[in-house]
Amino acid sequence: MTKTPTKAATAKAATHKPETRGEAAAPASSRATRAAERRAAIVEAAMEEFIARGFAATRLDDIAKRAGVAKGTIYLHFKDKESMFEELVRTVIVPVVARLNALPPLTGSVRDLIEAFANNFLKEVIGTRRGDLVRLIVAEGPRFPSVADFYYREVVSRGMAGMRALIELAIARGEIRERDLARYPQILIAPAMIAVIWQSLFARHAPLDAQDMLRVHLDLIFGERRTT
Amino acid sequence: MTKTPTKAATAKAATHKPETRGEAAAPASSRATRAAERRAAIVEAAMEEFIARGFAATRLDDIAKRAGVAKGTIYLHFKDKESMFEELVRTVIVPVVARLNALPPLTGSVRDLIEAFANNFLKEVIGTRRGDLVRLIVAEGPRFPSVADFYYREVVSRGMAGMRALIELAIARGEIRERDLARYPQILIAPAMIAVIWQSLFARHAPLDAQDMLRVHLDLIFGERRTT
Amino acid sequence: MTKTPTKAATAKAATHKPETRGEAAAPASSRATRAAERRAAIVEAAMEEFIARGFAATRLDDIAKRAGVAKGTIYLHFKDKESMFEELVRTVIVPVVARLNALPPLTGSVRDLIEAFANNFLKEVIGTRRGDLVRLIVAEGPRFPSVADFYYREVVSRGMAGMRALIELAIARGEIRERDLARYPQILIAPAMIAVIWQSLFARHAPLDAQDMLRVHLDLIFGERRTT
Amino acid sequence: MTKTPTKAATAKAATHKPETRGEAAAPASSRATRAAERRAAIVEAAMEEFIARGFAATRLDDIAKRAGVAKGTIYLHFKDKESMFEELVRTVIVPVVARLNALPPLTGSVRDLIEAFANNFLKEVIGTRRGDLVRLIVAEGPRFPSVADFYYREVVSRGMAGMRALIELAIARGEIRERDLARYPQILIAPAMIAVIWQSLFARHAPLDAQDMLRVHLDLIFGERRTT
DNA sequence: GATGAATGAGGATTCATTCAT
DNA sequence: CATGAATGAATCCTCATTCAT
Repeated sequence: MTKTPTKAATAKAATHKPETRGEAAAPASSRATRAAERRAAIVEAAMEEFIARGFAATRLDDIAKRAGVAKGTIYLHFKDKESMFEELVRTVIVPVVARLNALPPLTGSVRDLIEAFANNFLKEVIGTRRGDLVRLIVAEGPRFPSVADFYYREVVSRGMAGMRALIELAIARGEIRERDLARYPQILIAPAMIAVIWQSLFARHAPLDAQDMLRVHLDLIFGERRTT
Repeated sequence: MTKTPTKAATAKAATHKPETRGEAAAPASSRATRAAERRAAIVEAAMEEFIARGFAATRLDDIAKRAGVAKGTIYLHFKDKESMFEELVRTVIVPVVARLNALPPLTGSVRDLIEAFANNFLKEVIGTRRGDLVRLIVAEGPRFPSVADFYYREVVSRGMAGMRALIELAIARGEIRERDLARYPQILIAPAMIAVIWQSLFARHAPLDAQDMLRVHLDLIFGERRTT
Repeated sequence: MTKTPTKAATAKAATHKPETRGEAAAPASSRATRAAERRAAIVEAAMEEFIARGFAATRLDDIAKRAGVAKGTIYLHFKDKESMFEELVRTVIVPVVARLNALPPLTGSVRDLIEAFANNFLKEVIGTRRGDLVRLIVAEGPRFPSVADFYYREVVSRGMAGMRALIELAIARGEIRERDLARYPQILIAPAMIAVIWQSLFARHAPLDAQDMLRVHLDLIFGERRTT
Repeated sequence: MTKTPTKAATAKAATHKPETRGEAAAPASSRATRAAERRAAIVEAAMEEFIARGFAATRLDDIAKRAGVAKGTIYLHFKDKESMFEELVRTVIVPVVARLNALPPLTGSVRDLIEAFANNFLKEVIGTRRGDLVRLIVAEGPRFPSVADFYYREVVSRGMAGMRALIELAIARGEIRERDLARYPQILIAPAMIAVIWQSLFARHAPLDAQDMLRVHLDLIFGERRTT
């Protein structure tokens, strides 16, 4: 009982805060840094909870507990539950976008590039927390147009544009025969998306070898690879 | 829809009981019939609401209002909100299953059959309430394992088995070259699923010509069709 | 579904009802009789439920089920739940009152008479449904002044008056020495009441030999009996 | 009672924390203290309501209103209505138990001691809120076995044991002749219990001079007192 | 008279949000 | 800045009562 034993006493003299060690030693962990850490912890915790329960069924209490902060603290970082959700998606999506933009060099064949991309997707998205986020967006999209908008604008449309460019290049180079494919990059991506959804819904009924499936799909598009 | 449409009309003439189908086409509406109608109205209304808001955010009150019944009436048909959701999915899915089982004749080529199937899917699922239901299942699946189970068992596994059989037949007949495709019927279905999701999330940003996309996809799998 | 298979068909021809055996044989069971039976069944069922759960927690649904009638039927006999409770107590109490009035002959000693009375109370009240009713009245009395009033008027005051008369007689005859006892017949009755309450609350923790206790109490009041 | 009585007063002067008892008698009111006060207010209010209406008919809303807190606050102190009731009885009973344990010295005669006890009971229980609690336990006991258990264990069995010891002592000293009384301390207590119940049910029909009744009862057991 | 489906007011409980400390 | 006690609107569910059959 009787928490808050400080406050009054530290009010003025409290230039130093907990972690403070000596004078200059570890000036790090400034107030701003600690705030950022807290925010990160909240985002992380919120992700977990929203993915596990969906937006409406998630309790701020649980997020706070998981993040190790008090409920009120959340409101220092986010206006309310709704905008927390929206900002959350943004925050988590941004790095993904960054990576998309950082197109790899593109030296060998288009297929090699796409295969590399697929492998990366396999490791980083399918069956991971990030994959669950995709499912979450599918789930909550209709109730959060701004989220769907953002996701479309930042991820989908860019990804599609990139894919389309690659497909066109592959067609030009003769790697892909089906010329109409360029109009529907979705076809190229579809199995990957299905894999994402499959893993969160049906994995336990029927495990899916996503890597092999994606390989087959690429074979279908690029023609079977002559095994080296 | 169709609330108490009779009553006044049957008041006197209805000396005969239930199934009465005499005279015109009007009466019918025995107590049992009315109950069934009510249940149907509730199911219908619940569908709309759950699709629009998700499970947790849907208010029983709104379902009742939309169905034109009192709140309490819902509890005459369903134990609680949760089992209503579960039964609802079952109820709506069953007819779909029935249709899946009613395999079409299969006379011409496999491609023709699949194309017919795709066209049907296009009309009946993509962009319709039924399509939204699929998205709903994707959204709520993790929180309703029984729903995901049911859906997997009744729809996914059966659909996959059927597709696999068709693919194998097509391979045997030489319609499809990629032999590994039989291991992943998901690849065949993926674009259709993507179309379903696309329509509810991104249609307004970028309309998708699902029919054309599916055609391209089939061309990819079966080889381009020599336009008659 | 569709119960009520009779009604219309029996409407006129139904002079005979279930129990009806032969023509004149048992003309009884007229409509009025059946109604009375139903009412009795409801009263009986209500007693059980009210005793087990108290007034507020008892569901009319359960009473109806236990009585084997439809919920609506209850309203043909009672205005509402509240007055059902009140009438119920009256109905059940009346026979008790009748018996109280039917004072036994009074031949031998007053002690013999009271002992006989105690034994009767032991058999008919303590540890029985009737005893539970007493507890029920204690429980609901404050919320049902009319019930408490009725009980006081019909049972308590009469019982007290009767006891007082007996005590005075016993004092006059020299059976009881403590003259002031006539002012507090409650003292004479108290252990019996305690036994009633004890049986429904603590019997399972510590069984009480009510008969022996009452004997000891009478010994206390009348002096120990010279064992014959 | 006593809602936030401080606050304004302590605002500035309260550089020192909690238990502050300086200056006048006012401040104190730390957060923990305030919580305790609130809990006490809820317990107090709940007592009143439960006694007045019984468990099932009592509305949490009314308790909150009477306690001067919001509905939700109750749930910060109690898990639900049921455990509130159970804890409530415990909370209120405990001090009583404490007093029972604090046996008085026992100098003079046993009768004097019991008389003192009776007078205390008269003042503290009969016709008071505490007496009503006894009636409440009788009323709700069957539906709250844990409450009946607790009450039996903490109050009844202890009280009975104490009474039995006194009775045996009185018998040994020759103050009481009826040796069997030791087997049924209930007889000694019965009139007091009856008085408790009488006051809440019939007081307004026929007021009872409980003190006088208890005196007569003790005369019956110990023999008439030779008025000094 | 009987029935039981339908009603909707009422009440327990939850949880996002606020704010004094 | 951080905290978490307090709030009360919102929501699920129950159940006494009605009434068409």
